Amino acid sequence: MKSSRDVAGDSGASATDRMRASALKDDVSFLLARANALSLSAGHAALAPFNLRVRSYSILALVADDIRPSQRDIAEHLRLDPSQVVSLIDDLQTRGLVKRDPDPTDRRTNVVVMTDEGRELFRSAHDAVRAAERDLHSHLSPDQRERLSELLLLVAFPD
Amino acid sequence: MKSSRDVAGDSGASATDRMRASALKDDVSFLLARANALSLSAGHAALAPFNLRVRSYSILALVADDIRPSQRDIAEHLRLDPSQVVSLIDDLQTRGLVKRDPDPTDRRTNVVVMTDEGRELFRSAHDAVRAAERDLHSHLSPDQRERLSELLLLVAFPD
DNA sequence: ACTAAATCATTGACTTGTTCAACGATTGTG
DNA sequence: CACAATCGTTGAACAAGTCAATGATTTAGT
Repeated sequence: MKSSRDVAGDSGASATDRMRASALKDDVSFLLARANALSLSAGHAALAPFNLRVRSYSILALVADDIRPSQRDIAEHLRLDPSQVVSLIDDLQTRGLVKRDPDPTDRRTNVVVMTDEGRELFRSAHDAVRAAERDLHSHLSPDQRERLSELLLLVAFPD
Repeated sequence: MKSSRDVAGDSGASATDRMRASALKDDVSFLLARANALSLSAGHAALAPFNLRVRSYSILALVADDIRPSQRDIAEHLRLDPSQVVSLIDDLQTRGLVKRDPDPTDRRTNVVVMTDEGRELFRSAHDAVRAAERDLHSHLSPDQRERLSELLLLVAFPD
């Protein structure tokens, strides 16, 4: 069992091979979940020095584009519940990384804006995340990676 | 609220378009997370009539292959904490869908085995999940879908 | 042969993430 | 103008994930 274990990390022992060959192999949902889990782990590790979680980082990334997203926009794009967005933005705002501005065209709405401090932190965090991602996908060719992005875009935004 | 969500799902308003063009567009992590979230939602909806969640279903899928996975095997393959596996298998076992057999080669180890009842439920659930997934990816060509699986396999199982 | 380290399943506390309901203020629609 | 829809918010409940520790068993090293 132990040898099965060690080998599992290296070359794939019989148990892992058997499971890799399992019905789940063709299961996009399973593969997505697993790939996502790996990505999340790497992301969280990369963001830890900035005291950020992936969710907060994603919001920063959206806000950094200066498209002045409403909270609602953010919720939809990131597929977060509006109440999650409130909580996450509260945190970021408390840290001085973003601020809420009233939307001049609709008094129900806030737009979320990056602060200078937020922009600076995001730049560093962005570099770290990108490096982690490059590392995670180092075994993919540039063509494979590009192809993957294209296909994932289709899946992530069905329309 | 619902109509707004529906619209976002259908045509993509200007805000969604702007965000679609955002820096996150090329962010594999973001795309993975979003695709995974959609997949999870569809999966959970499909499994609701069976009173299953995706995690439990994944375990059933592994066990259904008759490869007699240990709990440890399951934990690694599905990237679950061993304590999660305990809890999930407890639930499935309580429902009579799986059982734990002692592994004859190692007294520390249980192997997880499908019951007849479990096999029957899995078959139905599997059909439902597949149908949901087909629906979710209906806009992908067969070639795209196959390509996606191949690439995800590379990402999900780096080695 | 013996001992210490490693492994498995387990328990349980804690943290993080998600969902849902309800609310007041504001906007859109008929 | 009245009502339905929308936005952000609060907060409770649920789901999922993490971590530490334990006892039993196996493995590795001497």
